[in-house]
Amino acid sequence: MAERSAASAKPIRTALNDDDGIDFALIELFFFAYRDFTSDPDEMLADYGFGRAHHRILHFVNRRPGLTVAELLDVLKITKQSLARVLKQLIDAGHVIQVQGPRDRRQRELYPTAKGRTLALDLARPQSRRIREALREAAPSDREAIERFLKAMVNPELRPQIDNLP
Amino acid sequence: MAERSAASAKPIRTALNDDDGIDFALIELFFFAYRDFTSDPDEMLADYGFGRAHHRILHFVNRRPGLTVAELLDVLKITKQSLARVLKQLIDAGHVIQVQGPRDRRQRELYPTAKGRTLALDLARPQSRRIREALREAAPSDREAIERFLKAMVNPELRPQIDNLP
DNA sequence: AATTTATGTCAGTCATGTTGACATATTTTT
DNA sequence: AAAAATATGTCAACATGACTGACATAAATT
Repeated sequence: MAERSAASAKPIRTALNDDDGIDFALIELFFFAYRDFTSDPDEMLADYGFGRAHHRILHFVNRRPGLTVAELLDVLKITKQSLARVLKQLIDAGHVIQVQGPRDRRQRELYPTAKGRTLALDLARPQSRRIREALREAAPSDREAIERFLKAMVNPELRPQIDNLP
Repeated sequence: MAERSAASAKPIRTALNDDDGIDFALIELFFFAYRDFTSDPDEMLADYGFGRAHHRILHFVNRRPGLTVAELLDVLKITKQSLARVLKQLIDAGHVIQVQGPRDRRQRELYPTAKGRTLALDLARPQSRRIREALREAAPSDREAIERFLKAMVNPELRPQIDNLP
């Protein structure tokens, strides 16, 4: 008999499970947890006409005021054209301002305004609350284990980036 | 003096940090960890002309073979129009096939083909390896704490969905 | 003076999501 | 049997946030 066409290939009726040597439990938990983790700020941002991209910029500008465009690109791992549009909207809306670099005048240092600081805090609050509640019955050692795990999930060469934050 | 225009508002030079009552450490760890967690399959998918959306469908079809379109929509929380395009590509490429529901003939049960099963496993392997390595020095109790934490991060009403998986 | 660097900008494309409207087949209800 | 509800599919238009490639400008470095 000739090879079956793709369309008529037989359906596989058995489910993939952890016996296949893959940690599906944690893969799925990570997916669902992250989805809901981002859902609170996503809803708030919609009221401003902003998206997740604005949130990320606003977050890091607040966490590292004065960082340059190049540094921000490095943290976010996106292209400058991609950053430009979203950053411009944040500047026009008065959440972020650019200041010419004092040493190197080609650089543009990015700072939050009072308005941008407030929004960043508003967006972070529900995420922090979700984390706090998720840790409510956890021991301090549990929190440490979770931090170690999350950090170990990051590519080794990018871990210095994390340590650069306050 | 009149109120400043948005463009000339003063830059805030102090960094947001954990003293502000927000758990920035875990917020950022979660962001970076998830970004890198998805990067391995993202690169592989590019070779097929597929994206993250294809991955999610393929994953759940392999984890719950025979699930219906409606069930898949419920898991993914996207619209049917959004699902349709991506699902069609997976069907045309021979990774997924539809079978008319035996009880209710309006339903379309979704199954992976051998090809789809292989791809799902290939995509899951680097993610599982990353998790395994991140847990290498963790105690079994640490893993339990991490699982509890991730599950607690999911909206309570959606947790049954997780328990539905093998 | 020439080159490199940091940033900005224009133009086009792609992937993935959205809403709204409508079509079809099948099942359930009346 | 007829009507209503349900599961799915499909068409069209649109938004967001990524991408590539090309080019412009100002400032710093060589």
